[in-house]
Amino acid sequence: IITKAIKVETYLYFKSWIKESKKGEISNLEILLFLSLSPDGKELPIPFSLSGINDCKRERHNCDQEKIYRCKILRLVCNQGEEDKKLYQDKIILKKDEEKVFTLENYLAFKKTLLLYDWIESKKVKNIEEEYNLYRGSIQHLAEGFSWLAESLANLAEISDWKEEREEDLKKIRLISERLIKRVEEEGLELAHLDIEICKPKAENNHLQPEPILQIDKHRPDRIIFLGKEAKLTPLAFSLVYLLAQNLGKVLSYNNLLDTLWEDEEDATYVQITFHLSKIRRAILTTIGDNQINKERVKNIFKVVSRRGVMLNLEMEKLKLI
DNA sequence: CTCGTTAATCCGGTACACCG
DNA sequence: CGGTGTACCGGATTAACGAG
Repeated sequence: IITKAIKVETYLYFKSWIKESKKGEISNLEILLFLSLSPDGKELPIPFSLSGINDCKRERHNCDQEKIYRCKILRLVCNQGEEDKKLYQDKIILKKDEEKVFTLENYLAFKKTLLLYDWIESKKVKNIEEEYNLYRGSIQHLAEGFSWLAESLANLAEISDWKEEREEDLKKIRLISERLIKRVEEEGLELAHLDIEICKPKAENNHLQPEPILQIDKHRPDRIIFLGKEAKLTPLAFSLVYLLAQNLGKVLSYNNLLDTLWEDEEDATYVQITFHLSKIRRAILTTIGDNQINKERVKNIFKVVSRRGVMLNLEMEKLKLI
């Protein structure tokens, strides 16, 4: 199963931090480091530019790198005057006898922290990729994963008593989650530029009579109306659309969907969801015309967010739920 | 590796013919 | 008429492949 809830260990790790951290004193760097060091954070992969971690030289190299990264984080910490914090005291500022111990785990966690920090500080993607020796596109994956982690943390904090007492801090975490994923969308926008230009005049024409893009009638579970045209759907596919529409703009995890749509099936998998999603998109495309522009458009509306789930990406006014 | 698509297969409902 | 066998159809699921 691809999209999962956070691990129990991560949950406990989050919980204790939520209790321990001090109000109004959390920083972006701290959150990123904290997430990188969580059990789930450690598992989110960064592809190496070179394989062969086992070989001796490489380890040497990593060890040096670890020191470099550690120092870099330390510098940032000192700049922000946060060197007293427990997290840094435990992980970054070492006591003498520990100094020689190198762990790949820490090395990777530091690397992730720094590169994601650069990422949300809006450094150029290309520069980051070069600096950290990464394949093209691998940061996006990592950022999506961490966005999900940050959101999980925020949700946990919310159901503890942060909502009333530490709203600012909560917002801060949510913002990080958003910024981690926003970058991805900004890049996507450039690609979609062509679409927008073509659609623009149309949108203006329709402005007087705002017509919903997607119309769902719960009394007619056999079809949906997309841009005024009927698309036939099977009952299950309809339920999927309906569920997504009820959670407009929210990412629903595959597990979540499986639990509600296939509640009594134990061995349902995410493949079933993607399959039905595919059927939905196909049904819509055959009614509105199957071409590249529509394809992109439909794909963007029934949007799959990598490793997190599916969402209906549509403005409120453009959806009509009857 | 993740996602999307296609083709093959499975499964449940049902229409219809046939028989006691 | 009521029960039963079967052929068939729509929909769901699986497997396998392909793209990125």
